[in-house]
Amino acid sequence: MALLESGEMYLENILILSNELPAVRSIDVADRMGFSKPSVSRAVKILKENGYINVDPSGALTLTASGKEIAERIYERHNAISKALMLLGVDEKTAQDDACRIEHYISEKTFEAIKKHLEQMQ
Amino acid sequence: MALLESGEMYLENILILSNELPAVRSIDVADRMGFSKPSVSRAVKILKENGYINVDPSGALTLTASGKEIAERIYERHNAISKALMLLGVDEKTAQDDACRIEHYISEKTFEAIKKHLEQMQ
DNA sequence: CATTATAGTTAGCGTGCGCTAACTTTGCAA
DNA sequence: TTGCAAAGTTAGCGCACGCTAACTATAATG
Repeated sequence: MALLESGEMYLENILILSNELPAVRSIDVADRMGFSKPSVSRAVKILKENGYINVDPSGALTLTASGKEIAERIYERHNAISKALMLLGVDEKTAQDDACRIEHYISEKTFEAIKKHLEQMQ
Repeated sequence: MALLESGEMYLENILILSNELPAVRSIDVADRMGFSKPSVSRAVKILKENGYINVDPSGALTLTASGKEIAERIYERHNAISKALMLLGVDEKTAQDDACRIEHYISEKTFEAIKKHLEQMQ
């Protein structure tokens, strides 16, 4: 299963929430992403079926190795893109918003180029 | 009607084709974009209904003022993004491919920042 | 003039992914 | 222990947007 934008977003948000909360439940994801419970319920089911997350009996969501890999990949891209945009003079809010969308569409090569550039800058 | 990525892509490709061909027909769009005739037929109908293009009796597609505005906006973004990526060391093919996707998702502010940066570079 | 190729349309399918309405399940508190 | 709030699920809608199959209309050609 090649994850689409929406799947990547769910994984990324689960990763972020897992750094903020003792346990991440579907409702936490729904609140953070502004989606309805049923939307999250279905996404969770699909992510679980495809081995990206585990759901324990209490409803806590945890990323599997492959889910974590994707979540971190996207999160890393998000940070790199938003930093790069801010270096260009874009305000933080806009940089964050744009990064949220762009993060799903850049190639590995472009990501590496941005990362290299950021390293050179500092 | 806020045009989605697909609508923007159609307009952009009609603009590009209009610089290459004496008249742009649906079939030309289908060939260029790699889509089926029915897909283009429906898109053309929607773009026409929403006032982005005109279709003359012979089937030639022309951009209206608002359609041209969007097409040029996207095309300009495409060029700016691909140039910026190439400046970062990304190869042309990859830069083009990534720009094709990213062009739909950047804000005006980010675009302005990229443009300004490109101007400073040369 | 009849045939065939080309362009375009109509009908309808499939998938992704948001939504609401309405249900079930569960845990806590009166 | 009854009962309510919170969490989650099921059923089903709607839209975007790709597709194929099959049709029509038009233009070119033997």
